[in-house]
Amino acid sequence: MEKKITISDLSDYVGQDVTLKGWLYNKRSSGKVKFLILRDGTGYLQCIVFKGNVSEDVFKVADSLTQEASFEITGKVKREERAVGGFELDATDVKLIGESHDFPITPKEHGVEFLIDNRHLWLRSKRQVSIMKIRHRIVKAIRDFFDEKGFTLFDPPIITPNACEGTSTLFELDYFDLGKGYLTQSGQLYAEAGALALGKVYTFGPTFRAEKSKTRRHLTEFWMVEPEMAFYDLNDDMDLAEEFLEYIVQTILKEKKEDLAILERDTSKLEKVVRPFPRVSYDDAVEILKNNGVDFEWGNDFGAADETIISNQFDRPVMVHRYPSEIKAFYMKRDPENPKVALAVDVLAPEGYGEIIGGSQREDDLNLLLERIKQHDLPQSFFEWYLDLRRYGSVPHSGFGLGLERTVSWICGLEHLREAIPFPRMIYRNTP
RNA sequence: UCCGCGAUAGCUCAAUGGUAGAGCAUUCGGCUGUUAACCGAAGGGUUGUAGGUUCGAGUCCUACUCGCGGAGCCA
Repeated sequence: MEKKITISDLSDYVGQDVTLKGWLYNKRSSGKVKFLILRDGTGYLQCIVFKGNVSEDVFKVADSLTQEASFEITGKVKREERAVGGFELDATDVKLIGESHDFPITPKEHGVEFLIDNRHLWLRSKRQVSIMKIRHRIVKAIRDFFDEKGFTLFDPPIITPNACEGTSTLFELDYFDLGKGYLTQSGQLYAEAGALALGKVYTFGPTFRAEKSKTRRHLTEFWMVEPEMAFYDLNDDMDLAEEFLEYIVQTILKEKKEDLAILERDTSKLEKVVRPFPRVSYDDAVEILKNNGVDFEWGNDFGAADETIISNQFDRPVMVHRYPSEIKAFYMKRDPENPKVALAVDVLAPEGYGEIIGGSQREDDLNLLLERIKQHDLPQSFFEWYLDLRRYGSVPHSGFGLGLERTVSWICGLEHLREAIPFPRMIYRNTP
């Protein structure tokens, strides 16, 4: 295979002749000199084509290149302070690879609707490339974190026979002669089986919600990572969650400076994301709301505006724990010291980004769990395997789920979740 | 499901009820250091759909369609 040189490699090739391949990001022309901005996914490079330095034909090719045309360019690499990225290519040859006529996304501003219609092309823009790179690095940080702590990646099924938590609306499908199947809304119940087999596991995959949520904080298909640990109580769970978030944020701050700069992210807010995070009980949170003039009744769940008020009291993520058990899922363990509340925790991100983590200690007592399933009107037959986990060597265990796109959105400072995933799926959009 | 906002050139937007315009993109011309380059010119429209008011509707009224934001639900 021929050696492939990319823009990110150029510091090794100063003074040498190289051939690069990519797409035309932009072009400026001043009579006998043309400035071609090449992008190749690793960076941006200004290429100079002087009329006197190349043949008539090569100059014509350079002249004919249009936005997003793909081409090959050869020339000498030099350091150049005036150019973006600090390098410049003095071209001697240009070859067209693929034409591009009337590229829809011009260098001026566009509306969100138009951009999302052209998502497949929008992804080529500088901003979207940076978001995708940060998303990738966050995913890697997540995996590194758990892998280094002795967790085993444990893949749950995506097609499930029932609603995991019995609350959300799910996508339904016909499953041969077995009746209805559903796309999973959480791998958690399966992760519990994994934790009792392997000790510490995490699931990482797509999740589906058929809720008709029309907000910037919702997608119908999103990625979630869910660790589940045997012999962890709620406090252990919260300790892990804050160490986890600190690791992700600090890793991105350290390794993705350039991309955060392209996104114009105010990193001073992210630098404060270090342990310990404030921990407030639901009762404390209700007090905060009342002190801020909110007419809030104990027992209700917090709305988006309530969450923002609570998180604005702090400069880092806040962990709200011990919610009324009535508003939480059936599998969450009740607090032995106050059975009205569940051993649950939500982590609210700063700057109004809302809930990024939801977790709990799980109910490990067979009889209490059976009772809870009846109370929630869930079909016990579907949960027999799950109840077996309490019949054969039940142990205290806990876990949580982190929404990947909400995390990407928060760290990148995005306005809308749809930019945090390559091809967003929303209630009124399933294309491109 | 409920509440609010919107739809005009390929894109982003203007246009007191009185000849539908600008910037970008495209095409042509000019410029040997440009940084969303600049300068000059050209092409480009059934103003979301249907109806109504009016001498006259992009503009006012009604219905519908589509989209956006928020609530609820949640990560």
